[in-house]
Amino acid sequence: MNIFDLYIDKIKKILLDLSKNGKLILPDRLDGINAEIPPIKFNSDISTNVAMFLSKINKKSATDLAQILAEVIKKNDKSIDTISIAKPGFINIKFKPIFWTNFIEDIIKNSKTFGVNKNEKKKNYLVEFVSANPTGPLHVGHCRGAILGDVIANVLLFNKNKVIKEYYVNDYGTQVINFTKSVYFRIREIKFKEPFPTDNEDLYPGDYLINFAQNIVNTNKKLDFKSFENISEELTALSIHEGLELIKKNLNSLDINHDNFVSEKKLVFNQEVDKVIDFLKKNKFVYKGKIKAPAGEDDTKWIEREQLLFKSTDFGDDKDRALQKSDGAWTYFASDVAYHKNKLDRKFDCLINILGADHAGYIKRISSSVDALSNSKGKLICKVSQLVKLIKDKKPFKMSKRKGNYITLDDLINQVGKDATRFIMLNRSSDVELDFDFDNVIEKSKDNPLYYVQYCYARIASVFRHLEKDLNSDIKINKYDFYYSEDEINILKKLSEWPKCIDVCCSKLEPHRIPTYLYELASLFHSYWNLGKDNPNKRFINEQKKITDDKLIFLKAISNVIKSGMNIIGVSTPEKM
RNA sequence: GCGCCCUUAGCUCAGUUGGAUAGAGCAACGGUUUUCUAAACCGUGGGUCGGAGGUUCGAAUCCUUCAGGGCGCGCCA
Repeated sequence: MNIFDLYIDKIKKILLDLSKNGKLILPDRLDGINAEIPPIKFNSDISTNVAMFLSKINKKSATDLAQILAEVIKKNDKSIDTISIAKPGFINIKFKPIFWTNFIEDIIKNSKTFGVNKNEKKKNYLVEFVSANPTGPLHVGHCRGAILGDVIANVLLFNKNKVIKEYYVNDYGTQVINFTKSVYFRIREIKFKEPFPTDNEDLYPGDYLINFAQNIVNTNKKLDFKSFENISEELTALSIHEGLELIKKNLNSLDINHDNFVSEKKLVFNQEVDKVIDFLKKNKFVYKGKIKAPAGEDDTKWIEREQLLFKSTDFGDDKDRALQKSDGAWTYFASDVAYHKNKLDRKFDCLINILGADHAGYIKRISSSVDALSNSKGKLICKVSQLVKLIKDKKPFKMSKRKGNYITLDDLINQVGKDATRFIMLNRSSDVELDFDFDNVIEKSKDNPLYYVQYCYARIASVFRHLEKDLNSDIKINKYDFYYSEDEINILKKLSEWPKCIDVCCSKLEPHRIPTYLYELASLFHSYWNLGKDNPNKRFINEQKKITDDKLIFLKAISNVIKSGMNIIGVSTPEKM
């Protein structure tokens, strides 16, 4: 039950009636009418801007109009206690306590679906995220985008959409050749005691390649490792397999599991790239031309040449983009266009790509191609996750791949744990750079919002434990004839905002609103809990070691929402801390 | 030079398709524990929402412009 939608609908119905009787003029669209919880000082439960929204077209002052509308609204609704007008024209509604009793009954009886928007049309989504090169372990930089993508998918799933989580494997191109060569040199190191070359900057120096090499040597006894050329194809496949398995293991430690892995190499070998280029050619989105040296670089070394270009400038990009390299191989962009054609062919309603900040410049290009392939339907949404600034010993920690001093995802999980990593990475809008203070996150202190929320759940679990009741099973109550106090209604009001939180998360693809919401809910709960210190009536367990049904239900409702939210963001809710 | 993101309290940030006197946490100061978990709570101080214009009943939110910070601008992926 979404009480805001409920009241907006009620109000709209009233407006339509009034307009039929000629008492009110309505604009074409009523989208601007909203309902929300007013600031606490107004001492009411729900407020609407409807009078301000309609005042101009009706040539009446907003307060006068509010007065008229307020009377009609109240007359139609038995659950309203008082209704008042506030400048500059808000209508504030205060419910009778029975409204909140009905509310809690509804959310307890429908606990599995509380928060789900039942009026909205459900869609079929593809979320592509991580897609890191399978040439080594994931590091902290990948982590934020990985969690963002996972949770966007989760929240869409929670809201009853269909979602596929997908990983695009870049197993084609020069990087892959360099990677395979690096593995080969590590194999020679093992088999022929030759030192790994240190003077070649194209090679991957990481120690993890020693493991890859050892695994390949151990499981492929029949391979002849003397010559690279003879086994390069096989070795590439084996190396990529090693890389991808390591990444899957990394993701698994974050509780991230993709539904589908798509190989770039396969797209190329199945001629999907050729086909998509033909399609673009037919539709005149491709031509042979020259591109200029990139800005800000020494252009004396730049050799202009005639090459196949995609007209991304038609769609607002700064320049047209190369599809084919001088050796005839496809560029990364070309196969990515084919990949996106492949996505479009699978008939999703919406494609979502999660990208790191360093790839933001790529968005225009790839969305241009999707527009070209789908007649500009704007099906692709790209979300960028901004940089994570690592802080160690109160100083920014600079990672450098070449120096080998980068923090892997494994290090992170081992030190910080999955829950803290997920919660902290999600706690901020993805548009904003994130400070990730190692020492702070490790510390199990009150500074850490994760524990603050978990603690709320643990306190509720503790009450249930004392009463020898099971927090995880449903509670059946015969009569909901409770009367909640203002403190309790305050928390119920917060619970009533949960469906709104989910709606906004889904429509704006901004999952950081969930940790923010849970923190606010936990805060209200902790305040309420502490009231019990001075006032025994505010304690959940009474002197006879019993709990009243209203309090039991109250706790259950809060714990349901906390658990539901924590499930979406993939963070555990321990019952004891 | 161009593109994207950011600029809100000393610090880190929330702020719902434009709404009411702009909110949290940290830091500072003072208080709360014989009672359901003090990983908690209560109180005090702290603001030109980067600057300037504009749009309107109303702007932190939308538009224009300027300044500052970050990321990117390839026949790498």
